[in-house]
Amino acid sequence: MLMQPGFPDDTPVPAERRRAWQAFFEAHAAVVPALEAEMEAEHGLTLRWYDVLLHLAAAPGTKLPMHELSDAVVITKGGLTKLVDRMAGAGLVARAAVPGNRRVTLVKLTPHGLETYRRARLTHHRGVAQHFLDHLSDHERAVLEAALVRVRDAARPRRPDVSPAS
Amino acid sequence: MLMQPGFPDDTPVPAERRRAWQAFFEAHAAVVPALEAEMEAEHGLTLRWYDVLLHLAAAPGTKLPMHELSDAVVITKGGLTKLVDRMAGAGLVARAAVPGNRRVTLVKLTPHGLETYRRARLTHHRGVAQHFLDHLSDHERAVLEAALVRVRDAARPRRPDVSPAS
DNA sequence: TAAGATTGACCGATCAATCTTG
DNA sequence: CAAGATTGATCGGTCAATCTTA
Repeated sequence: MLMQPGFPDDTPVPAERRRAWQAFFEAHAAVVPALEAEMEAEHGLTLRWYDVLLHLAAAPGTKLPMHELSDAVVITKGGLTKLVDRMAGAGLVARAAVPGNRRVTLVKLTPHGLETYRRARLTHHRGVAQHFLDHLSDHERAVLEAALVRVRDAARPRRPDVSPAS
Repeated sequence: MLMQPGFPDDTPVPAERRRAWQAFFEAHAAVVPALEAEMEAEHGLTLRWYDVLLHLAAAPGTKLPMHELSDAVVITKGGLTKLVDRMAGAGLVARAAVPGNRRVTLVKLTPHGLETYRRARLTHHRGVAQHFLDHLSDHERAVLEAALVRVRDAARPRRPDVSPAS
C-alpha cells in the first residue's frame, strides 16, 4: 500500500530515489503484522499490550504514573484509561494511589503481568531476529542503524515543553 | 513505543543487534505521522485516502473492481465498502457497473479525484524527500533499499492462491 | 456452490468535555 | 487556574453473516 509498483510518473528521476522509501515502508508493513500475529498466537497479547508490559517492567518498582505511561506507549490519555481498564481486567496490571498526591494514578505490573512479559519477550526477540535481523549482514545492519537514527531524530515530534536551553 | 530505550536486558549481546530494529521501528513511527499530518493539512486527505487515489490513478481507465482495490490498499472488503462510501460522498470516486458482469462493482476516479491526487502527490513526494531521502547518502540509500527489499520479501504474507509453478 | 459486495455487531482508538485535586 | 485522569461521542477499522449473481 501507499506505493507505486512501477507506475508512470511525472518525475522520472525522483522515482528511482523513492524506491528506497518504498522498500522501507513495505518492509515495515510486512514485518510488524508478522510480529503481531506471533505475539497474539503465543501469548494472546497485542503489540500494544506487550509495549505496556515492557515499559512497566523497565520502570523503577515496575510502576508508572498514567501520564508517563501514555507518553511512553504513544497513546492519548483517554485511550490509556480504557487500555489499563482492560489490562487490569486481565490481571496483568493494577492501579495504585501515590501516598502524597491524590491526583496521579500509578499503574503497577502484577506478578502475573511480569511473568507474562518475561515469556512474551522471548517471542518478540525471536521474531525480530527471524523476520528482520537475520536478513541483514553486519555491514547492512550498521549502515541501516546509523542512517535511520538520523532520519528518526530529524522527523521526531519535538517536545513542545521547555526550550532546549536553560 | 515498543522499544527499550536502554533498559537492563537479560541478553546483552542480542540487545546490541536489536538497536537496528529499534532505529527502523522508531524511524517509521516518526516519519509516517509527519507525512500524514502534512497530507491532512494541505489536502484534507488521510494517507489511506491518498493511497486509494494513487492506485486508481495508476489503474487502466482510472478504475478498479472493489476486490482488487481492497487488495491493493490492504483493507478488508467490508472496510473498503465503507471507505468508498465516504470517498464517494466527498466526490473523489464513484461506483460504476461493469456491463457484462453484475457481480463486480467498479470504483472510478472522478475528475475531482484525479485532480486532488495530482496535487496531493506533490505533497507526498516532497514529504518523503524531506523527512526520509534527504537524510540518506547515496550509498546508504542503496544499501537500505537492497536490504529492506530482502526483509520485505522474506516476511511478506504469501498469496494463498495458485501455486508459483504451473 | 462460490465469488463479490454489503451490512451489522463490535472493538479500540481519538477528541472534547468534565471532574477532581494541587 | 492548571495538571491528571476519566467519560462519552464519534470514527474507522475487523469479522461474521447475508444477499445477489456467475
